[in-house]
Amino acid sequence: MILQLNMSSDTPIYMQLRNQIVMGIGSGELKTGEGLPSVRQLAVDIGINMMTVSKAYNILKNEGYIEIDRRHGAKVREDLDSNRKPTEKLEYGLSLLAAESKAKGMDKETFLKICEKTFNDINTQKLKEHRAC
Amino acid sequence: MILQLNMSSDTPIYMQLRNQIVMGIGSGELKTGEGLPSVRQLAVDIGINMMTVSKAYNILKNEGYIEIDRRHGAKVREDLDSNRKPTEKLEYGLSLLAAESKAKGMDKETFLKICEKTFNDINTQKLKEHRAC
DNA sequence: TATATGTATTATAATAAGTAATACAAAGTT
DNA sequence: AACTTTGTATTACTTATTATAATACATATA
Repeated sequence: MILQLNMSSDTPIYMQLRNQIVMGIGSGELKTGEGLPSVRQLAVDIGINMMTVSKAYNILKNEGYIEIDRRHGAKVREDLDSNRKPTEKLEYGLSLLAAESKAKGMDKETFLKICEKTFNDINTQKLKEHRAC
Repeated sequence: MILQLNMSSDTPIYMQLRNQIVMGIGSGELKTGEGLPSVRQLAVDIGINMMTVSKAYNILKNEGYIEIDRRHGAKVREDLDSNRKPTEKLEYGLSLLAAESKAKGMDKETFLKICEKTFNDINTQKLKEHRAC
């Protein structure tokens, strides 16, 4: 999986990493059970500090996306796709996006069409320049 | 319109203000053309600094939600609902939420159902405790 | 034993964020 | 003219965040 970081972005590196990995999982590019590079390897590959990678991995672990084994490194959780409950984050994030869209006069059909199109085409590169949270 | 701030939240006050006003517009509680309190009045009412309110108002202005007139204060833009183009923010925010949902095994129907329900029921109080961006 | 994994610790530097106090400029009101 | 109200600009101060670096540690594998 190709990771592209923007060092000039106002999104922190660890968050760019986190986002791109989430997108990779969502798009299917990263399969459940698939291993991620070691923190040292990834840090060297993209020219950043080991602890920055570790920070991204730990966020992903706490969010339930990956599991980390001291012996074998990090991998995408095997049971990841069995967790279908809508998260608070989804509800709250959607509330704000829906309010913004509605405020600007978008009708429901258009909004839902965009939601569907977005869900169908998860694009790993779409978040490069943008802040997630 | 009732504004409720959480001073313990990790969401800055100006962003809580901005979010709640957007929700107010989206829910219809604030109509187009309706005036907002002056920065001083609102600051006194909720016990915060004038510049914090000003910061929120300026974000809303830059995002196209309100217009600010030095003489008459801030009001919701008259032509707000004529702007139907999906914003970049919507596309990028949705991409991430969709990726997160898909990664955790949510199917499209469920995702879209939540999207629709959220769009139908914009709830001003839903974002109190959460970070927007 | 050597190597690989993630983690913990401590330090440092730079930047950004958040809030506040005060003064200013512009326009309306009396 | 004087006063009030509007948003804005400036400055200051404190705190939090971000990223890096250098080590050291614990654990398991080859």
